[in-house]
Amino acid sequence: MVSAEEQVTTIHGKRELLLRAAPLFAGAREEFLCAAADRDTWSGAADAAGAAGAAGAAERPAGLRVRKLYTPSVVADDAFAAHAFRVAAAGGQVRVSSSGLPAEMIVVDARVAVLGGTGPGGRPTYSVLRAPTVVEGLRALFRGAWEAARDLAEHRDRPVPVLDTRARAVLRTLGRGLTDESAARDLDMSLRSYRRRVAELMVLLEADSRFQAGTRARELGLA
Amino acid sequence: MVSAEEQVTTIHGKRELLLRAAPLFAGAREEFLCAAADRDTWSGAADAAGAAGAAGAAERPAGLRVRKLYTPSVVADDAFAAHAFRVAAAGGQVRVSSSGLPAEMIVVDARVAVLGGTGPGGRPTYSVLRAPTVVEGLRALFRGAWEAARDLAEHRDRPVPVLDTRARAVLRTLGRGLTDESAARDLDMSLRSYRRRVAELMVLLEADSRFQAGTRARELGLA
DNA sequence: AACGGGCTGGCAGCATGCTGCCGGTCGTCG
DNA sequence: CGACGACCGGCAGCATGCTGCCAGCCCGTT
Repeated sequence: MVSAEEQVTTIHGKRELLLRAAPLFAGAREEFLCAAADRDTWSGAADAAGAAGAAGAAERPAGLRVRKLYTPSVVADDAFAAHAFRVAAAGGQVRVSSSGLPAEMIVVDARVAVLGGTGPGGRPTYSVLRAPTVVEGLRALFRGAWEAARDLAEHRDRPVPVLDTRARAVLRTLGRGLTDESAARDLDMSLRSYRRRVAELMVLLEADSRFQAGTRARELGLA
Repeated sequence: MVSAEEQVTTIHGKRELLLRAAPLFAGAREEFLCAAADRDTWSGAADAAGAAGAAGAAERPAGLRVRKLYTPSVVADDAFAAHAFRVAAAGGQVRVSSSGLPAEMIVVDARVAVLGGTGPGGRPTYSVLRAPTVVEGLRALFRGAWEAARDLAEHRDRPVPVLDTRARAVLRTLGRGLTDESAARDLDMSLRSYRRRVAELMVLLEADSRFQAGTRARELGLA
């Protein structure tokens, strides 16, 4: 019934992170998870250490599953996108999530986790966590975010379309399950125009059927 | 450049959690976040401490935002559902997430976080985390899961339908944007039967149009 | 005024989706 | 065996969705 005390290592600055945590990353055997929402916190080399870089490819265990999750703003950065595509080319999976990622998170082999963020003074700060409970919890959260995210290639090829007010209105009526006739009346436009709008919408969503348009709309958070 | 060491408190068993962590929960001022995927780990009273229980209503600060996130299996439990609805009635927000939650997680006022899980020997184990970086990261992940989750009331009124193998196959063809004719050929069934399946699916999804069926399917994680 | 571009809405015709009805098959049970 | 129920598939007819064509309107330019 007596609680145990355990150390958490807090690290300030990227240089120190590399010194202290690189061995952790290099030792990845089965799984290397990484999520990042903040370009400035991004641990660069540490991140690369887990993936197969141009140099480290030979050392990368065959069965290692690499999964990286970034926010749209992060992948919008050119240098970053290059890194992401390198990871993907090396067999890692890269996805883009539109919601709720920590500034920086790394989980290695379900044993060690690193959470990073901007500390006081704008200095990158990282915490190394080893408690199984914590690591498992972070893995579960990662899994949830991962499943809701889109593949990087898809994100690049099909950026989320920008919809004007009317398109959104049409989307809403579609989502309400109205017939075209009711919907057109509801939006006070002719049936022909309404259907024109729907057709335009489906082009934007790259959907071949209304069902698919529905899933896409929801998928892109436009519902 | 020298790393700081900080304590993480690891707690075994629910009794001890209550002793050590109850003050943290009771001190919630602005925000009380809770996510749980595991009924057995659930900290019961500790959870309740943050919400306005029948007893604690008076002590609850007015501006406190309470958000609870559970998995479907957790809310399926009657006793648990009762708790959840009590929280909701007291002004807390309760949502149900179908994917990726930690066994137990609590974040109070963006200052303290508790991550719980089943430790060795099946014993509930909790870690209390205070590093700002860690707490912020957990909040961000919580936010992501929260946004993708459904409101408890909606979840109760419209439980996620169970789909057999064939229904899933139909769903897939719909998601691919095929015409009914191609889809039926693809699934090696007659047009009539395919449409029958689609109609059944739409009843299950409570959708009035195929578009709506698409959004629902995606919303429920069935796409 | 004359012109062109962008947007709208009617119409027509076709494609697709929806469903009631019926007959057929199969397996089960009495 | 016969009756029953569950499932399937064809057919027909209607409802809905899709789109090309054209005419009209507004607006800004020439």
